[in-house]
Amino acid sequence: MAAKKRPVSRGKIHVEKTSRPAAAAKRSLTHDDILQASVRIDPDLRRRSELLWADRSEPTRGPKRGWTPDDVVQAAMQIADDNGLSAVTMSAVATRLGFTTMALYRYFPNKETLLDAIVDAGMGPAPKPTHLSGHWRARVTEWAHAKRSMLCARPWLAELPFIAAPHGPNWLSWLEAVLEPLSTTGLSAADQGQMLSIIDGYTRGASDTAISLARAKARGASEAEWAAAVGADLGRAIGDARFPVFAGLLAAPPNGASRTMDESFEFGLQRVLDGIEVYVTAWRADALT
Amino acid sequence: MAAKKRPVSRGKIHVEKTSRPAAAAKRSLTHDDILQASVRIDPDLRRRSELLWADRSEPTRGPKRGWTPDDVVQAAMQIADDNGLSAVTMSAVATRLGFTTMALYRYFPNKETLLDAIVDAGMGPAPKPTHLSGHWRARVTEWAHAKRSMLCARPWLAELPFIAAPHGPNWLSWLEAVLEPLSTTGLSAADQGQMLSIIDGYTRGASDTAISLARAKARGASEAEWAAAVGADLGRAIGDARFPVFAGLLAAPPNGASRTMDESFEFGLQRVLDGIEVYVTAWRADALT
DNA sequence: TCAATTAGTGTATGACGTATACAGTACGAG
DNA sequence: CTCGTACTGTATACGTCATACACTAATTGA
Repeated sequence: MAAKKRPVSRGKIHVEKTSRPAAAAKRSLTHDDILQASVRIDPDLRRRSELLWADRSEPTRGPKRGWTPDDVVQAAMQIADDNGLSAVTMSAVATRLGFTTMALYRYFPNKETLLDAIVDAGMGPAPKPTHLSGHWRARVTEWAHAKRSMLCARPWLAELPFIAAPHGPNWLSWLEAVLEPLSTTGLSAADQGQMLSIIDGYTRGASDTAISLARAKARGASEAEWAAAVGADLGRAIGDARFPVFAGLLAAPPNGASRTMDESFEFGLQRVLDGIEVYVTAWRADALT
Repeated sequence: MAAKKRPVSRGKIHVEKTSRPAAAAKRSLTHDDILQASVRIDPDLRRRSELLWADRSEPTRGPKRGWTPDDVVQAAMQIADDNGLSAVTMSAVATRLGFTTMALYRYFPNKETLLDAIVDAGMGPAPKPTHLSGHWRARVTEWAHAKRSMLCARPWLAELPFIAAPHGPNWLSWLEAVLEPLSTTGLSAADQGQMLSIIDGYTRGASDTAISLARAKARGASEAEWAAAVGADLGRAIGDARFPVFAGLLAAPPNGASRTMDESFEFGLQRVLDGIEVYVTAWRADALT
């Protein structure tokens, strides 16, 4: 079938409108189908990805724009930083820019697209490593801490479903930044991907506590207050017969110096890297024989 | 100060109304303050926790209720299962029960509380281990796979910010279930907590891909369609000078048998457990001397 | 110059969460 | 037995929000 190409003017944000399909067709698909029917297939992934990477260069005709798409993103991010993600409404963003709400739709076709953009912008590009040629392990450690700091600096990022977000350039830059040291391990491409997934999985998963604290702080709570709230929450296990082991853990006296939250993260990270190193060593030994 | 105790009738869902404080008071807090002023401190944590664990026993007076709170939760969960989290509106839940929207507010004081309840209910209790007395490592492995399956079975769980959710009984039961084998390692209480955080962090973090697939499938997409969408998304790195290493990875031919998604998770999990085992072994050796 | 194209505005709409007032119901104290 | 009280579900209304549509003004290529 000849795909009818509609001319799309430069800089125009091209939005296909479709009703959300309850279930995709079950017939077998050709490659062409997949490429053409992108919207039908997964509105929450491919379409948003298109929009995130869309060409946002200025059109030539018509009045000059008052702002750039980036201005809009910055304004939205500042609102999120100041008052949390729930404060990011189209009208709040518009007001901050001195705009009518509807003017925003000349920059982003809908709110979801704007949120996707601020997710990527909020992550920022991965920082350049301080030492470019060290041991992979040291560089990965540095990366993991940087990523954690980034997540804590913008706790509202965690309020969005990360899984569902399309991957923007900044996202990719973070991937690139871990893969760079990992590529020096000599592992196969597949195994490098594995290690990436382990490290990133641990980093994001184990940052939750710190993010939760960061969110509480962003609303003005102190660390002590947050700890009290979480402690009381988890403390319900104490005296509950269903959770004997956990209750025992909570009741156990801290022997020796207890770790700070950062130290805990670092400790866990090193255990994870230990495991990876075991594999890398074995792999290299295997490659020699 | 004598805290004025207002009598709260049995079974009544007790809701303190407060305007959201922009910033908590900075003065030093007494323990009493923390306990009394729970709402002011962290509306998103302590208050929701209270409500999640609230006594929902039936009152004695008045007309019989048409449903139990659990019925409401089940209805909401079914809507989420069928049409995703966004389909869970108060009116949709009410309609499903043959109700007026406002009747729901006799069961849950607001939507957030209902969502907290379905998060805990959706997790379900941790499954009983098949072998109660095996090696900790085998049992932890079983647990991690079970948790991953649970997350994939209800992909909408990942659409909610997990960090912000209060910990309900089911949540605690999952904690308990990993801690049980971990407690046989002989590690200190603090280290057991560390290992828990590592394993749970990896499990949740590394399940994202599978969850993303599960979500796509829940909307009727096939695995091939999903892979095409994600592939196209990540594929933007190819040819982009900013991501040479990642592009190289994508371009690398798969040497040997590539792993399935499940195998990848298992592989990573074993690397993580390798790392933990290194530490456990060292610790035990240290304890002997 | 003028027609095409685009920017921002004003207004409207429908979905949604939820406040409030009300009417019917059943327990339990007298 | 009965009546007040504590509860149930309902009807209605409001405010917020995302977004559609129609309009005017600005800019520029033909």
